[in-house]
This record gives sequence, structure tokens and C-alpha cells, in this order.
Amino acid sequence: MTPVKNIPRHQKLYEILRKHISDGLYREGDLLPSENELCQLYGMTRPTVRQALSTLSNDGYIRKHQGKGSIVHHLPREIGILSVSGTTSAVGNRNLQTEIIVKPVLVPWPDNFMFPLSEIEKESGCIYMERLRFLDGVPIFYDITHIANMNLPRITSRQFENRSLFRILREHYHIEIKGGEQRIKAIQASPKISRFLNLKKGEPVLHLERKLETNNPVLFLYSSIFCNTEKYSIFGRF
Amino acid sequence: MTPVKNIPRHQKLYEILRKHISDGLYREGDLLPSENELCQLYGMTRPTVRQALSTLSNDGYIRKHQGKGSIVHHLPREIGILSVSGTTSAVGNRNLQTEIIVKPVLVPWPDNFMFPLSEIEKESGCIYMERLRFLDGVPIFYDITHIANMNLPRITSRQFENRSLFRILREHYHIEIKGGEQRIKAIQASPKISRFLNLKKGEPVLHLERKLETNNPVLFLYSSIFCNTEKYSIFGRF
DNA sequence: TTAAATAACTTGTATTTACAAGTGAAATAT
DNA sequence: ATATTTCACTTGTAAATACAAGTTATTTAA
Repeated sequence: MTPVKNIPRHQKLYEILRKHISDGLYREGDLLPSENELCQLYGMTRPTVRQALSTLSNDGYIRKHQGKGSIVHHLPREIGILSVSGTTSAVGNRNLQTEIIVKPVLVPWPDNFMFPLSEIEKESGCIYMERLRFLDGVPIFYDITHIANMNLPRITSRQFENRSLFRILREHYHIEIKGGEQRIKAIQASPKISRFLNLKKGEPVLHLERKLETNNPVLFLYSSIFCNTEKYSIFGRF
Repeated sequence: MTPVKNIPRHQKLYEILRKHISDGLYREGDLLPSENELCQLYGMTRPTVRQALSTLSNDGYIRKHQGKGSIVHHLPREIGILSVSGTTSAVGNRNLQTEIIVKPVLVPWPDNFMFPLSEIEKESGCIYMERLRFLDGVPIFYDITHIANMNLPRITSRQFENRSLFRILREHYHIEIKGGEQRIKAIQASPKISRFLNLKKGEPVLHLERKLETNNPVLFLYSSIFCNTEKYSIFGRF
């Protein structure tokens, strides 16, 4: 039994090059091998190579210049955990620890939910969880997640401590994040938020409301995230 | 004299379809014509059509589903002026008015600028301007812009009142925005900011620091933007 | 010495062809 | 009637080919 799907060649090349950039093999400002060289190196044709480079460019890893080549973009110094661009798989988790405040439980959807819900979602009820995420030991993100309870058996009894929610969804349920949308606001920390994020009451907090799309067209993840941006900023490319 | 460049066919189709979506000709949830139908309709081949659809998908206008087709995504209800994804040309300006607080002037770069500067940029000095932007009469954005003073003749004497900075750069200097990066924070309104945005001192304000890349590889635009997110949120797709 | 032309690269655009894989409806067998 | 199969249609992947257009270094001409 080989459950490994046939991964497209352009995606394979994308991942190789991305890893090389992340690992510092290609550094900021470096020219990537030319498209024709990559064709030779990896035994594929130019359209395939170009598709890989196009994805890298969209994700902000390289910039392409006609006549010159593909130049490696500098990697963000700040946290990109909530990076607005880029693939989910590109999300780093250096020094990131997660504490579960509320383990996944099955509850009805709240009234006046932050995003409109489909009938199917309303009927299913939702899985609710709260997490607090630390960067270098400092609480940075307070994250409230809602997922429609659709074909996710035993999810409430899984171990979330040291594994990311995305990884559990991918490995156990074959759910991949494909895209999403978000609203960003600056608000005053409520007593609850300020307690979790170790802030004074009323201090400014970044509030993100996100709806994430998956490879299942009727399944979405919803997150309400409160960020302490005193020391760190949210970084994004576009 | 025809100064109109040859616009690529895939880009032409992208703009046609985007306009149809914006105008409501194709509505949320609608299936776009299939790739083969678009080939016939516009007299191009499938790779060309696919390139247009790929851009539309990246910009969040459609979602593609293998076996089904391209489905029109709903348009954001909130303001996307600072939309994190999407092309600059897609930025709407409904009900958006701009007031110039400080007309473009040539000044030296500030010390400890928010982004590192190249030697060329430092030598050139910079063009500085401040703008206040209103949505439905309410001040929402306070925008401080820095541009390196490179090949931008007479820019300090142009009329900025009713035209967007981007349009002036495009039409007079052939400068196009290609991408960029940004940091997002929540901060407390300083006295100056709170005065401009009509807020109480200390209220939370969204702060964005952006570096925009152009088709000129050494020319960047820098903006420090303060947003009143009391009534509106910043919306983004990814 | 200097400036212009050339050549050799690079990426961008576009066509053509072929098959794989997912979706959904119609036809068929049970 | 119901379940299964088939078929037509969709997008996804991949190759081979050709030329356009931007960049850079070299060569050539003034």
C-alpha cells in the first residue's frame, strides 16, 4: 500500500527550490539557475519549470526579471505565522509553542457569527477550540477556532499539544488549506484578552478574523485571532 | 504616434473577465465559461486562457475546481484599499476622497528609516508627502509616503488633489507597482494621529509600514499608514 | 578613447498536442 | 426503483516548438 499520491513535477521542483532558499543554499540577491539550466538539472521542460518559478514568485520567494533571471528575495525577519501571502506549508514555526486553552469540543454555532454560514454548516454544529501561542516564551497569539463538524471523526479526542492543527487536518483527514480571506482591526484589549496576552487592559491589540478555504469546497476553518504586536509585527508579502 | 504598448493577450482577457465580475455580469457563485469556450470566444489557445484564469484566481476573483470549472468568488464588502492581495489596478476608490496635508516636497531621508535603504536611494534624497483619506466623509487613513527622488521630474509641482498617486506615477513616469511587503501593528493613537483621524488620544489604531516594488528595480515607494478601524476593517484575500 | 552595433544570453508570450484526473448526468444492468 | 457503469465535459499536467523582448558583455566602428 502506497498512499503517496503522484505529486506533480512542477510542485516537486517548487518544494526543492523553496527548501534551498529557506536553507540558505540560495541567498538573498542570488540569481537562481536559468530556466533552461533548471530544465536540464531536473529533466523537465520549460513550461513545467516556469510553473514552479511562478508559484515561488507568487509566494514572494523570488522576483523574476525579464532578461536577467530569477532573483532570490530576502526572507522576512519578522514573524510570518499569519503571513497574508504564501502557501500554508511555508508557514514557519521556529520557537513557537502552543498551549491549548480549550480542547476541541462540539458546540452549536454562536449567534451572529463573524462570517455568514451555509445551511450545511449550521446543521452540522461546530468544533470549538482556543489556543494560546508563544514566541520565545512570550504569549503573542490568542486564537479562537471554529470548524464545521463535517466528516471529522474523533477530532475532539486527538492530541493537539505539540502538533499543529493544520498538520492534523492534513494527515488524518486529507484536508489542505487552499486560500482564504481576513479582516484586520486594531482594538482595545478586553480583560480576558489582556490577561492571556499579558497586557494592560485597554492596550491596543491586533484582531484578525479569518475564513480559510480547504480542498473540500464546503468545509471552512474560521479563526478569530488576537495578537500582541508590542514587540513583533505581522509580516506579509504581496 | 501610438504610445500604446502591445498588451499581452492573457492580460487583455484577464482585464475583460475582471471587469465583467466587477460589473456584476458574472455574479458570485456563477460558473465562468469553460476554458475551451473562452478559447473560442476570444480566439486564443488554452495556455493563454489558463494564464488569465490563473491570475484571476491568484487575485481572489475566482476559484478553480478540477472537473467543475471556475467559480466567481464573492466581492469583499469591506474596504480593500489596502488589500493585501490582488493587483494594484484592482483597488477600488468608491467614495474615497483624498486631502493633501503636506504637498510633495524634496527632503533628506529621516534617520532610522522604517526600511533599510540602498546607497542609491540615500544619495537621491526623497520626496515626502502626507495625505488624509476619507471614506464617506470620515477620515480613515493617514498616509505618510516617501519616494526616492530618482527620475521623477516635476513631481513636486503636480496636482495631486483628485488623482491617485499611483495613477500619476503610471501615466507620467510609466511606473507600475509590482508587489511589496508590509508590517502590521496595533498601536495607540498619538496626539497628532488622533487629531487627524478624529479619535480620542490613546485609542487603538492600525499601523501599516509598506514597501512597494515597481517595474524599476531600484525604485520603491514607502508608506506609513495609520488606519481608524473603528467602523471599517482592512480586508484581504490570500 | 568613446560610442554604437552585435551577439549571446535571459525571461515573456503563444501555439499545438496529448493524456490524466475529477465531476456530473445519462444510460445501463441489477 | 436502485445501484452501477459509461460517457461527455471539466480542469490539471506535461512536452515540444517558435519567436518576442529585455539585459549584458563583447565586438566593431567612429
